[in-house]
Amino acid sequence: MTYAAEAHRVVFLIDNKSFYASVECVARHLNPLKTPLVVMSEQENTNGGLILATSPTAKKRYGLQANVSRQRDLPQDPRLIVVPPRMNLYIKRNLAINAIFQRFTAGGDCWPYSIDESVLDVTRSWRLFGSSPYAVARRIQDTVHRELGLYVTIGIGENPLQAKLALDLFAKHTPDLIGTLSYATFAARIWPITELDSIWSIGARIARRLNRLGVTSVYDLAHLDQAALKAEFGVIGTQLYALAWGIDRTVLSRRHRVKSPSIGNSQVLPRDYATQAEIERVVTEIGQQVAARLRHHHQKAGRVSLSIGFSYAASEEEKRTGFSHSATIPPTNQDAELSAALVRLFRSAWDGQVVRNVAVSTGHLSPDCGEQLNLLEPVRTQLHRSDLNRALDAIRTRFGFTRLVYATSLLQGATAISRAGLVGGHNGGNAYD
DNA sequence: TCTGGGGTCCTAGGACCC
DNA sequence: TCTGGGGTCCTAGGACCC
Repeated sequence: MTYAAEAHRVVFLIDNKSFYASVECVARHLNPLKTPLVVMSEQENTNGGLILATSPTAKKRYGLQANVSRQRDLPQDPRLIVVPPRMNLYIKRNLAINAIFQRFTAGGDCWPYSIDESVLDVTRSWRLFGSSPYAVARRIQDTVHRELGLYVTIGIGENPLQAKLALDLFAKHTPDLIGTLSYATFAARIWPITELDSIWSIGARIARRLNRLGVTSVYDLAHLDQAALKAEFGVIGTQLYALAWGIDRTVLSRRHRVKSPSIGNSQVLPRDYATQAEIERVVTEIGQQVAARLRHHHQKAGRVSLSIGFSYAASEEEKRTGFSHSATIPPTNQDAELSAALVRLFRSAWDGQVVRNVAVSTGHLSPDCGEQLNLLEPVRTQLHRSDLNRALDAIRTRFGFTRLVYATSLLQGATAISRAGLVGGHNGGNAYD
């Protein structure tokens, strides 16, 4: 194996240390590294509280590991600060952080990966800001800390994969919060790793299958017969092989096109739902929510999918945990059309099982430019429907979602009103400081 | 891991076409 | 209709990420 053909770029993968918890500390004029604080979401369906973030001190002082996710696992200690999430504030801070990153990169070289991670390709720009990539990383850390009070962790690599592994495996565990990987150091630092699922893109399932093939370390993976890997995993096998050798030919400025974009919403219900009317009420409400999001993004969906999760009792009885069905539809972003398609899907597959989880997803998206009329309804009816949805959006944008709701949302089992202020299922909080 | 939520990509089998 | 072959699209399910 030779790396002669590989591009040697300078890539940073930057993540915010305990992001939500740190933002909350700063908002309270507390030191994010020295304050024991957790962010806990307490919704009706979180079964007593879901921990979204834990500050480093809270982890250390109370021995909380990353997988502590429930309120019941928290120690009873008044010194531990427990606060509700403010998702809108975190989104705002994320935008501010990325605005800082933009200053250090050329156009198209900064790519937000999630609410608290971004990838920066500084190959073309790092020399403007310091004597070495490491020095530039320090400078970015200082800038973010000075301007926002937050601490960022940085993985440095010669491609995005190396930067990601450097971040996950090294940067998070060093005092300077910076980790580095290169083609030259990759084998020495990565091959000894035996916890395969600690490596990005390898989950518990793939780790187990690799174990069955006799792979106990990344070294083994790198030296497994490529054909065998391909036979076992298909293209994932090829990917795993590249992973084991630290190869990733992604170039950030060449924007990759998402193959199958989708827009959807889901919810775990606050209790078991047994009656058809109640379940369909929620299916309809989520359909309306997704339709509104499609309109907001100026998209129409040509495909809609409904996933239903049974209650645990029903799952055991059925020997399956639920079902998922989809249908191709004439492209739409109208409440009534989307909801009707979802209810049809539901009725075609539901057989009386008690339900706990409802998920709606839409795909085959196309730009919403103009109205495609169908031949089956009067033109006037179709135009009215579209006007109605537009008016609905305008009123809600101006006065808030709950100022105008469908009457069915007032019936038993409906969840739209109680979830109106949520962002990603958690409290949006106040967007203003 | 007895229910958080929003995404993307891959696979396998079946339908259908020429 | 006792076995053609190559290709595309559809669908449900699985896996992974933050």
